[in-house]
Amino acid sequence: MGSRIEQACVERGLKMTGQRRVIARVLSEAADHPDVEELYRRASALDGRISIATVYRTVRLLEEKGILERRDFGGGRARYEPTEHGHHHHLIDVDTGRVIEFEDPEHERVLKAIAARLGFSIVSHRLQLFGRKLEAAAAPRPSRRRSSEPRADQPAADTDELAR
Amino acid sequence: MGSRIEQACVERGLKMTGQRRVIARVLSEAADHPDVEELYRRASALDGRISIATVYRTVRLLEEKGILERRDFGGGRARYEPTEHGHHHHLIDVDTGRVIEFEDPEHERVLKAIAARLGFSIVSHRLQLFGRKLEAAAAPRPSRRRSSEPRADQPAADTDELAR
DNA sequence: ATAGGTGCAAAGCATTTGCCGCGGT
DNA sequence: ACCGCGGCAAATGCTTTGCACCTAT
Repeated sequence: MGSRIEQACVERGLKMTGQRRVIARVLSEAADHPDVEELYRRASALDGRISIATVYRTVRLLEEKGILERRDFGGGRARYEPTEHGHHHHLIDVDTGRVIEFEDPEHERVLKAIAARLGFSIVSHRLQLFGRKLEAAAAPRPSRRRSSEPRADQPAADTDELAR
Repeated sequence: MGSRIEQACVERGLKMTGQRRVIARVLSEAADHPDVEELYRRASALDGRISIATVYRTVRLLEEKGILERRDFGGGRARYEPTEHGHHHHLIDVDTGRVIEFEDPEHERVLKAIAARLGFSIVSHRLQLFGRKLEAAAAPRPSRRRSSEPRADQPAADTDELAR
């Protein structure tokens, strides 16, 4: 049977081609937040007959269908993760690029209150913490510059980590 | 005498050329979060002998000097605002692209606690709310696609608004 | 059969940079 | 005079697209 993401595709009536099935599988098995190039690398390893253009197209399609969510952690490349995963946010280790997920219901409440005070209802929101591990000397990493706020270093493509 | 930003430049020993003075002035007078093209437009109106490359270089330099802060509200272009402005965040109206600033000390406390719980200290953070005005029909606006999360529409370059 | 998907290479955008003449200090 | 700056155009890096062929349904 197909991967979790593949099923979501079928449910939405998407035509399931070979490459889509592979990409869907890669996404289903990803526990991190890969960027397009990384997805392409993993998919190619499984099939080889996939072009990066297709990955871009697929990833965009799935995002429009609400199956994927696009993230921007700075570094000028979009990264993706499957939807679901109840609301959570990201803490990016500025020294290693590692991404840690977390959630906090109280926090959500505060946000809703803030928005209400300004006369708005929240459609969505994004919260990213850029932090440094406590009491740990930092070995800085190279940087290329581009995009985003804290001008933090590039996130390493797959050093993500879950901390639900 | 020079604009507020120009003084900050002098304090940091930057060579003050004609174009820098103009850009500094434009920035000092901006109450919104203009992107580079918009800055270029405003600066050109004042002087004409300024190239967009210079705006890019200047804006980057000022950011490195801590005089400016780069923002990414989605839409694939960086936007800038002068530093200072005690810590604040942004609420982007998804229907109009308008940006409203706000701050909330309690919120900051919650964040610090979250980070500590994960064993991190916060280097910086970003919080953006994408919301819709309460009880107001929405007239959606055109979109070009690219970058960032909520895939909200492009922020109009200057419909920002303050709400300290 | 046929609407839609895919590969490839070219196009697009925002942003950066090499080169070289010019202008602050 | 000297070193940094600005203009211009070419180069980048990520992402999208036009076109011709291919394939699920």
